Amino acid sequence: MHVLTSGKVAARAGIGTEKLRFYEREGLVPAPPRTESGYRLYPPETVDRIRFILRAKSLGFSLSDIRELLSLQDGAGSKAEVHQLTRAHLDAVTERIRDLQRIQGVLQELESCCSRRGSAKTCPIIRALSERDELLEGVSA
Amino acid sequence: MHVLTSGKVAARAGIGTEKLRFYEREGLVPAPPRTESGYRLYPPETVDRIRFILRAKSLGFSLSDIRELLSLQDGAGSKAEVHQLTRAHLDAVTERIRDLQRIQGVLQELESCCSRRGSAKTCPIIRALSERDELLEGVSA
DNA sequence: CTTGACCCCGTACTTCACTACAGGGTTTAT
DNA sequence: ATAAACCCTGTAGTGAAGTACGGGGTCAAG
Repeated sequence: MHVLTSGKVAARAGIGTEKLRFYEREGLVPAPPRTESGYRLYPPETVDRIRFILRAKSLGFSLSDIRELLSLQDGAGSKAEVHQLTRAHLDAVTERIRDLQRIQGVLQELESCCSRRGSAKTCPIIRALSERDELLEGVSA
Repeated sequence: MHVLTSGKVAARAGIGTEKLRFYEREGLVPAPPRTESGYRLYPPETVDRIRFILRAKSLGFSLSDIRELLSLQDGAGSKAEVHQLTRAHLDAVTERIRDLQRIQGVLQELESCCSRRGSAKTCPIIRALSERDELLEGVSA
């Protein structure tokens, strides 16, 4: 009784069966044994594994990061490796925040500039986009 | 002499010809007249138009946002519409920053937790991902 | 014994913004 | 005259993370 069909596993983890199959194809969830007729029969821990995946995803780890994280969880690696992966991701997130803040700053400036209703012929936002070359710098967006 | 072939336009705008053709297909750059033999002959303003696109892109506007912005620039709309588009984008950016900061906070916590080298059997990061349900909340990442 | 709920498979489509061909024609420079 | 450098077209592939679909097999209840 302690094996679950794909539908049960998916329901308990809060995903759909297609996604479950997708994670199997991607090597995130190991392929379970099958019945004679080909039905997958999962051990209940599978649900926890999926929850792990979802939690890591909510922290913005990519599926390939997660694949690594999982293989480390499976005992294949050191804590240092996990730490390193987290660190790298943290750095990426931090950088992304900085980029977005720069963008935010420009947009705020443009917006307030536009609110101060001057009698300009052209909208100041359009004008800035037409002229302000410094807007062109950086940002891997 | 004041018409430019696609290669010239692309070079002056700092993009490749494939990208230029792509922008034409996407309706961001108007289809220019052609020579007998089918070569595109662009008016020089096209270069400015592409620069406009690149600047807007560097602020994180999507191509479809930019299509709108351009049609407003082309005189089709009011300043209010530009303002509204900018405002919406600013809100989206701000929200994205908040999400990333939440993620950043959790990652920092996990990281420092891992640095404080305790004698845990499992890495605290892996443990958190295995257990901490609150990590599952929100974030459209 | 049949209906309905469940499961299987593989393939293809989605979004976004390109990028890369393949297979030609044209123009320019030597 | 010929080769290099340029231009044209259309289609297909990239990556990320799925979603959708078509067509079929299976299992439990009534």
